[in-house]
Amino acid sequence: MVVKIQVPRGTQDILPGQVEKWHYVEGVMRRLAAEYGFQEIRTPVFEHTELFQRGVGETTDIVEKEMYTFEDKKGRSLTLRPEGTAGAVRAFIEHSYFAQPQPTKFYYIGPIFRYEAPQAGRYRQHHQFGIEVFGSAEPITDAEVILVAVDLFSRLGLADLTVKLNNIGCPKCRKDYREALIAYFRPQVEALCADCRNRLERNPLRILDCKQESCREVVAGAPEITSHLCAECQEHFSGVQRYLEAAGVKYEVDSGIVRGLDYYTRTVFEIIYTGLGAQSTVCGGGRYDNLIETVGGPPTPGVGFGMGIERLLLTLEKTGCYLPEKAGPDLYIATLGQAAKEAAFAALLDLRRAGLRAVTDLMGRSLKAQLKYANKINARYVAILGENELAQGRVQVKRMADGQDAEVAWPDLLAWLKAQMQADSRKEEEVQDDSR
RNA sequence: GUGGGUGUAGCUCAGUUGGUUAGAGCGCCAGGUUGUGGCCCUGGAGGUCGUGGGUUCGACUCCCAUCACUCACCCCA
Repeated sequence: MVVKIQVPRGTQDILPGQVEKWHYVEGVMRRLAAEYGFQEIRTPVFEHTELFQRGVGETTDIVEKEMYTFEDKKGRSLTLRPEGTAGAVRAFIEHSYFAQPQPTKFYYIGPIFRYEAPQAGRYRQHHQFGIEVFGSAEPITDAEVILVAVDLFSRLGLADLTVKLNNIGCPKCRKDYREALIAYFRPQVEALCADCRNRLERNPLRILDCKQESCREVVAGAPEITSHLCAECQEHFSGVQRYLEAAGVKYEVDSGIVRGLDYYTRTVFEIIYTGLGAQSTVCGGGRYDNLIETVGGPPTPGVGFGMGIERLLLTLEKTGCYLPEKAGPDLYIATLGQAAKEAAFAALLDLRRAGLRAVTDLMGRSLKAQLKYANKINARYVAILGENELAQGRVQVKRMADGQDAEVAWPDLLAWLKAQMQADSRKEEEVQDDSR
């Protein structure tokens, strides 16, 4: 060991014990997405930098200071994706999905990169589960997208999340509103923090979700977007709300929800859990009716969300929701003597092909040490194969949970174990039923 | 980018007003006689005390710098 190399700042290894939890939530996500008619798309983790500049917006924090941008050997500017929508949109256009029956419903699961100062619930590489619906401008689509997130949370056993909903208008009404905001804030510039003074001309909408006490007071009296929406946006907004109510989704209208990406139009929403430290947003998304055109496709509306998997897992852990533990093997074969070792080695082949998770000693340990090891790795059953057993064509099998022993004919081991394990899991179910 | 906190064995942490061979618990490895886990007992491996410099007869301990981790601001998933 010369110089200890650690993971890059803000990244982490997902180790055994943790990775099972990832598999579990990813499994729920994939099943759910399929049930809602979404198909998986896998796009590159890096794209041409220009895609994000055009898509996400030049003035956003993400593009201004958070992108991992580099040049490849031919001098092309590439960027590790700082969000998931742009790549999906690019693929939609590149493969002419717009010429297919609409809507197009994609989902993705993968890493996202942002150069930020890491802290609780925030990383430089994190993972998102995201969905996108292209082609539909109907309010029912916005509601369905939100419903996917809400349904996912409820399937994972999560109850105390809050859906915050807002409508930031289309370019037409947003222009009006922008002017109204500037007109409102300009006389009170002195009361705003330095950041917000900056935002005033560039992006006054952002002042609305400033956390500074002084700014919040000023914001309290600011005109609300809702009163500046055009008739179409208003209708759309109430439509979304009607569908959400029809599906029994609880939500709060919050005019402070603005979102940090420029491409949003009309519907924006966040799903938050207060309990993650400073980071409360687990899922955020909205409608982006001009994005596809901006990136070079035909005018096509879209809605989607991104959900942070790390934050989701943190939330599940904090709220005590079910998460799988590291599982040990079904069977450990402890052997005594070379002949037994060889017999076990060969037998494992069949056991594994039958779907059993089965292992044996690779360390040359004594029988006792093998048993200790089997116990430590949480093996469900241990089969003991020594010279005596080999000679008699039998094997001793021990259930580790209670130490119960059985003698089984060596060729019957697989069948016997399968039957036992089935009986075990039936018992577990009964226990669960009783506790209900 | 800015501020606060923390860096001692694989992990969680002790380490007295600076004093000699830096400790514990857990974990790991091996044993506790003939072939049987969890409990108990014994032994062992494992640390340039984050790194570099300074003060001092002497630094894990004090000072400076640096790096890393962490929390927060900003922003977001």
